[in-house]
Amino acid sequence: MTTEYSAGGDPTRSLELLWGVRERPKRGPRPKLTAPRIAEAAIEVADAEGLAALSMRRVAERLGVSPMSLYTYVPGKAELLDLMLDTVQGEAPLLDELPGGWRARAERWARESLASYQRHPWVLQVATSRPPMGPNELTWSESALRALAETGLPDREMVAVVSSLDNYVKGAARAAVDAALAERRTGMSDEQHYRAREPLLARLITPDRFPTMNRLHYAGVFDAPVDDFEFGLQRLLDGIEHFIARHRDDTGGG
Amino acid sequence: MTTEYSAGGDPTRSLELLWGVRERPKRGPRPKLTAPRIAEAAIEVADAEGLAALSMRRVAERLGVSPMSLYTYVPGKAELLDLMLDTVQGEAPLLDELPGGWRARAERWARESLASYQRHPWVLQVATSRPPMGPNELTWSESALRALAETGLPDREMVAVVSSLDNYVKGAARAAVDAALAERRTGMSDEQHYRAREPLLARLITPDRFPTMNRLHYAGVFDAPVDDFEFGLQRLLDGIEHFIARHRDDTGGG
DNA sequence: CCTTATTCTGTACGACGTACGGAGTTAGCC
DNA sequence: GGCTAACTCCGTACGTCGTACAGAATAAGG
Repeated sequence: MTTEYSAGGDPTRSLELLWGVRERPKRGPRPKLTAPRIAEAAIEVADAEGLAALSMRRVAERLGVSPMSLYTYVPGKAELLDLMLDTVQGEAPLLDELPGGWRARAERWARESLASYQRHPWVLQVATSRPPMGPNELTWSESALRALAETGLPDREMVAVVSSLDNYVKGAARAAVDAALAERRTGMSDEQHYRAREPLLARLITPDRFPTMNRLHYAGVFDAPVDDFEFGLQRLLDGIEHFIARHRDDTGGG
Repeated sequence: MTTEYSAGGDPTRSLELLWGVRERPKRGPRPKLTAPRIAEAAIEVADAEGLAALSMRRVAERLGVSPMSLYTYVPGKAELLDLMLDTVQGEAPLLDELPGGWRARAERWARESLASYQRHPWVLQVATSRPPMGPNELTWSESALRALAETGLPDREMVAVVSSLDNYVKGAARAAVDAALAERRTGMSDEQHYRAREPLLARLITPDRFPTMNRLHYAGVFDAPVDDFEFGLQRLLDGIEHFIARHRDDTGGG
């Protein structure tokens, strides 16, 4: 049970690592590993066993190598996490390579991002501090901004649109993903979990203090909820669409 | 540097703790502490020194007590985190006690939530797994749903509206808060941070591979960005407003 | 072959959460 | 008052973690 942080060490060292600019050294024994190979193994560990189980020792074990040898390729765990993050970032589709207009592209990206977060739930637990600015992250940003050019928005607003979409997706994905995480961690399904709490909760959530919650509970609203991720996504996109249309009107149609 | 999880232990024990239903024991020495007092101290530690510095030993030290004595009041660190979360949750204003219509209330709540997350940045780092369902959390939900009754939306959609707002605020707040966290953790301002990376980045972010990023960078867009939190909030609220209006029309005006 | 740059490893340190067992403290009962 | 049961508090100890450090093994350049 441990809070992981992304890197805060030597700035150029981390960036070199992310972008893979170090040339292969001439002398010395042939390296068994590479930083990307270590990141790959670490991602496998985190995917399979969770962020709490991700340790340098565990990664080394998976690679058949002593724990300390990892430090030859990676300055520390924080930098390794940055590398893992940027690697996963590479799974998100580039907006301007998707078919359709800006909205169709954004929708598709949002859903595939959710899927990626579901494959790698630990990503949303890592405190990104500052964006590590790896190649995949920047490539995605470049692509997103290019895809939004068609909206005719000014630069600043374009950036804000990208941010708000990203923020929403991260927030909503986290809610969706945390439930799945809990299931694996506790070995208890959602149903088992709530059933275990039901008796006590029923005495705590009294109809006089919590009338609405009670009504909704007995109406079964919490049993078969709307797909919250999709609902909020559509509302946000509606709002952005409206903003674009208004901007177009203000600047004399187009 | 450690991932913290909220509780997954004995369900009724955690709930009892959150709702404070345990009666004061008759025999034995007078207790020096209470669970809420411990949570308060833990919040102070986490606020001042970050989640990574939050340890049972550290909390005990602040309370002038041995580490192990905390376990008399709290089953473990996970349950303590749940208690901390629900305590902070109590800072968010209740929607139906705010002035104005649903939109004004939601706006106000969103901004005060952001402020609360800024005071307690660690909150967004804790993997909530499943909602701990403490009194403050449920009271807030109750209030939010009551405040949305005026929209005339069906129950399920009302819940979805609340979720999407909460998701957006969490996601956007996290982006806003992580920067501040990084500043304290690394002892480096954002400006220092980017300046240290500038030389290498300038060689990596070439105009041919990243034309848009380059253009925006030199146009100073990243130096003075729009308030992303507020921008996305307004777009989401616009979208929700539109959804409400359309629903009203569909069901024969109101 | 010797030097030098690298890779890899074993050991060790100080942190962590917390299991366990025991010492000290109070209230109720005889 | 004395006994016992319930309870609070604490010291010690175990297994985990990230990683500093020092050294051994390995390859290329001179």
